[in-house]
This record gives sequence, C-alpha cells and structure tokens, in this order.
Amino acid sequence: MVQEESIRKGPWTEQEDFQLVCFVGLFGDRRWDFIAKVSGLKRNGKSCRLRWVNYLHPGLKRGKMSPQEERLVLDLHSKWGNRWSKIARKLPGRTDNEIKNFWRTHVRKLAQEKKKAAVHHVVVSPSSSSTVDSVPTIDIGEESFYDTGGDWSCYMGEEDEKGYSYSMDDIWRDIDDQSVVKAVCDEKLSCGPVASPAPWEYGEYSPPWKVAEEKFGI
DNA sequence: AACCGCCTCAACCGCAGAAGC
DNA sequence: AGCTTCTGCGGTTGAGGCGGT
Repeated sequence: MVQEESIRKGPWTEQEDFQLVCFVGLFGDRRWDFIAKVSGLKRNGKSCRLRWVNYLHPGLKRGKMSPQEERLVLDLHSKWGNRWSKIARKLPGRTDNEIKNFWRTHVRKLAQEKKKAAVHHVVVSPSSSSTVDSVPTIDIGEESFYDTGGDWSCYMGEEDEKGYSYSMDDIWRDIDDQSVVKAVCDEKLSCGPVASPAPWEYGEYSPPWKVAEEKFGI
C-alpha cells in the first residue's frame, strides 16, 4: 500500500480546528476517513473524530465537573465499571475522555488517601487490617456518596440495563436550543453539497458553522 | 526566583465490532 | 461467507500548568 504522506500528529492548530468544523458542517459527523481526506487536513479519520468529539462538538461543557456530576460518575461507575462512553451518555456535555480522566484522578486521590489512612491506622491501631486497593469501592470514606443527591433523574430516565433512554441528541437539544445560523463555512469553502442530513439541520444542536462562529469569531 | 513534583487534559494506540463490498 | 475498511471504545502517555518548598 502507498503510505499517506506525513500524517500530522500532536496538538491541533486553530486553523485545523476551523477546517474540521467546516467540513463536519458539510458532510456530517460520521464519515471521518472521508472528511480527513477531502478536508486537506493531514490527519487521519480517527484523529479528526476524536478532536470533534472531545473538543469541537457543540454543547460540550468545559471546566470542572460539578459535585452532582462527580457523584453521578461514581455511581454509574459502580454499576457499569469502565464503560466510559456509556457513562458519558448520562452526563450531558461531558465526554468519555473527560470522565475517564476524572476517574483516574479520583482513583489516584483515593488510593493516596487510603494509603495515608492505612499508615495512620497502623500507627494508631496496629490491629487494623486495612490494605491499599488499586481499585476503590464506591463507598468513599469521608462522606456518604448520596448525601446531597442532585436531581439527575431527568437525564437518567427509567432504563437500566437495556440501554439509555436519553440519547446524546436529546442532550444536545437540551443544552442548545439556538436557532440555526447560516453557513459561514459555505462562504469560506466552496465544496459540494452536503451528502446526508446532519442533526443540526433539525435544530437539534449548534451546527458546525455556529461552532466556528463562536470558537473562531467568524 | 528557581526547582521540583503533582495534576489535568488532549491526543495517541490497539483492539473489537459493525458495515460495506 | 469471507475479506476489508471504518468507527467507536478503553487504556495509556506526555506536555503544560500550577502550587509548594
């Protein structure tokens, strides 16, 4: 096979982001290999998808997780284990990557606390048999997990094991009920027609050109 | 002010399953 | 039915930022 000439790796530039947003606007957020090729980005489809899903997707929440979100993650993780994408579907605007990162941080913190506690116990009461687990259980020591319990039922729905009742599209709709702004990208890039209808065409969440407008000020 | 260690987050990799031919 | 390609997921890594000493 002929190897792709110089596939770019590493951090994305604003220009690349802009290009990606525009082409997702044109072709939808499905055909990543195709988008990677036609956009002229020297990235592979996987990389494009990841960038879109984790950073450019409209409706993504930025910043720290709220205590409610943190609790939900912990709760769902105790149910489903490392099914990050499944857990992410229950947290509007959060990505599996974000949740995964949060969990890692949380686990590390917990392990450290346990270690400290274990040392303390050994010093204070040598009879203690505490050990340091790499995988923590959900009943975190300091405070009850359910102590405040914000109302997340609206997102959690009634389903349990069969699947989720609240799709990402529903979530985006909740987050974003802005009107569709006409394509900035259309002016900047002269490409063919959109191959297939994209969700934003139904006003379900911000279209990519809106994202471009917000992120790049165009 | 400089150094060090920790934390966060973006991005890559490998694998598995789905879809297309 | 079998092969190839694509997509999505989970695990891992590394750069940069930040706080403490």
